[in-house]
Amino acid sequence: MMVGRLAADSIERRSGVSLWRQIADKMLHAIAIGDFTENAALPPEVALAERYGVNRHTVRSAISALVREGVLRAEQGRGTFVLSRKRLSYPIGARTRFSTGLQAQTTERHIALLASSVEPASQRVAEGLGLAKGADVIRLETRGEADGRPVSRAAGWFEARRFAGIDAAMAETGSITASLARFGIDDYLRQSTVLSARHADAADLADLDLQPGAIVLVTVAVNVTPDGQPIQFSESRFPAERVELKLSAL
Amino acid sequence: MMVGRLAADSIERRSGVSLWRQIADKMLHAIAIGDFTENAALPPEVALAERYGVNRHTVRSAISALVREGVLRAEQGRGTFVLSRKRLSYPIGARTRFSTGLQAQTTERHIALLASSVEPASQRVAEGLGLAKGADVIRLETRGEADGRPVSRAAGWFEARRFAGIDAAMAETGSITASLARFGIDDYLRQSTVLSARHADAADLADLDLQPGAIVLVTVAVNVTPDGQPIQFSESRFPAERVELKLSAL
DNA sequence: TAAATTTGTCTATTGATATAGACAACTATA
DNA sequence: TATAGTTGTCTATATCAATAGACAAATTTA
Repeated sequence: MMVGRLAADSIERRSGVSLWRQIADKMLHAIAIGDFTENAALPPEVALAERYGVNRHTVRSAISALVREGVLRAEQGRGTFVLSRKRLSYPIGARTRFSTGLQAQTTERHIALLASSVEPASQRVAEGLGLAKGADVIRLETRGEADGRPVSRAAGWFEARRFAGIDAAMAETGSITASLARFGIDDYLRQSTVLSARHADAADLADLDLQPGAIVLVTVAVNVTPDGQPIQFSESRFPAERVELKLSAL
Repeated sequence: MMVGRLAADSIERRSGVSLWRQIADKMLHAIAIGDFTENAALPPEVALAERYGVNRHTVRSAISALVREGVLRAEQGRGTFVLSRKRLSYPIGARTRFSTGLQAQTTERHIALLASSVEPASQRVAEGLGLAKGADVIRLETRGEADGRPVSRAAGWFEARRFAGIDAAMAETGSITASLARFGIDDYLRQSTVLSARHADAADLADLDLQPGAIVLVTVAVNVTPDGQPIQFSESRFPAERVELKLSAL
């Protein structure tokens, strides 16, 4: 009994997702798993068209999207080359920290504070933090960058009374961990993580510098002190084409 | 400072993903998070068209896709109604088991064995199982179903010598855990899980009964005996519109 | 230098996607 | 029984997506 799963360079027509977008997805995946070696030339357009069973011009649409995105570089007469590295592997575990998690894979990373506000807690934020619905919470909007590329976009909520001024601390230190330390939190643990995926919306596209049609991984998490007190509720989006999540011991 | 993240019912044009597909995605998400209550009528088509900033006919395309998919039911003169429940929450932790994980949320679930074969181990399978590349492994292709709907599609690889006959055991018991028990494995642990997301390919569409353009969550995992011996390497796909992954203590 | 290979550009045609408007069919309600 | 509100169907038009073919432009190789 044989199931031809790996032969499935298959493409869906009249699906609501254009062929060039599907092919761009497949090429991103092939690059991510090391099928198309970094710095090496891709197969020529006619070969790719053959491989995916589409017209050469359709392949060209996919390639030009990836060129716009900075993944490929096409050179007339020579070929088309892979620029970007494999996907980053973002670890999620008991002590999930942005910077330490990517240390081994990147040379530079930081968190930029995009915006902050005080707002009444929504239902899910209140539940996550163990507060009454409508209680004041501080929201921090952040973007994680590694080697100059955005790898995450997150919103974090903190109880306003307890963490007044965390926005300034965040702006100054560029680190959630360092900011929490100023409030006497030396350690914190990941209590829960719920994971989903969806198409990137307009906000994601702008924040994460994605091409329309991209997919984002979404995590909704609660961080607690070692004695179980909730301190942070967060929703993070990761571009699926650049990041995979590696689950380690919680 | 205010960031209008939740107001983002935004839509991307000329993205390679058609508007009706994007709107269908958003409606699925709204249903999943309980925005459109179960059994209640959706807003009328003209209101939805207004809300998403598109023509009524475009909304109709999205709705008819979800009707084909069994998520909505449209009744002329009355309205359009939500049929399906919220997303299942599939727990992933140290002892990830299909059936027990969904027990609380479903009334019936089982694993169907679709196919099995003996094949030489690929690079990644060999690495995961600690075997030499090319060593014989048994591959089991399975589909997990809950309350009559497919919720996962997995390929599992086992060392052929050690687990000869596991395909028959699987066909008979309908359970990985029970099958492994026949080989003296009373307990096993999840060693590693790597998570990504992509558009469903043709195989996923058929196996999981999805509409083209759907998104799948992909996990690549290794299960080991309590003393750390690898016994199973697996790749699973979950339809993102029906399943979310809940990470618990590993 | 000549030939082969590869990407870039152009024209043309077909089908899918999206918008627009009008009206029919059906349901609930005043 | 009207009337208002809702989904269903039809026509028309414009744009995007995909295929097809031809040839130009640049690079590598014989």
